[in-house]
Amino acid sequence: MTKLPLSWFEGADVVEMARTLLGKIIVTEFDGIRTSGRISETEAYAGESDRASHCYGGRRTARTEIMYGPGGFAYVYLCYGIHHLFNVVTNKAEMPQVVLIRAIEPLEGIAVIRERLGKGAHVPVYKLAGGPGLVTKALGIKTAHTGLPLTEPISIWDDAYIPGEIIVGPRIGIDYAKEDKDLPYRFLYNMK
DNA sequence: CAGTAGATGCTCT
DNA sequence: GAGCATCTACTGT
Repeated sequence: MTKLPLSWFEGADVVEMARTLLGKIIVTEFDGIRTSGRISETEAYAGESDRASHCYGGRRTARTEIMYGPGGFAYVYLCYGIHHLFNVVTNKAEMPQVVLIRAIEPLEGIAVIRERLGKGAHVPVYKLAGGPGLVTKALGIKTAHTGLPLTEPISIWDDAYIPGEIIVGPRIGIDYAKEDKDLPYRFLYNMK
């Protein structure tokens, strides 16, 4: 396994980045507690021209500023007042594209993850973190971590894992995005 | 199983 | 003040 260097995240095609991040591993280590999971679902948010993006039309605000920096940083925001959603900033500075991590398959620290999620042993591992709000809860990621480089305490690792069949489809929960709502920017594979 | 209501707080208008 | 890149619990089959 190798930790992806910050330069890796400067790839210019965010849709391809979303596809490529499938199967990679997110590791967090907070207060000496290490948890990790394999990315099983992602979505691409393609910048100022994308009606589903927080920076659509050039909305450059305190919240979205991190997206305008170089790739390799965390963009974490609060959704519905409850859920912390974790995004990977990609591309070079001034190109505000991100990949939302929608699901992981927990690998390390599963006991801790079960405790954080309040889910007992009867829930299979691959069903523990099957949504973007659950990903952050499982890994301990919060909005306070927005702006951190993906080196520590949050990092992303590559290994030899190759997902099976990749399913492509429209993004979830963005009906407000009108003509961009059906773009095939969501990627996932079946876990078993 | 499917469908829906309610929680909850930050961001931008 | 409105609107969310969601999740759970609870209803009814």
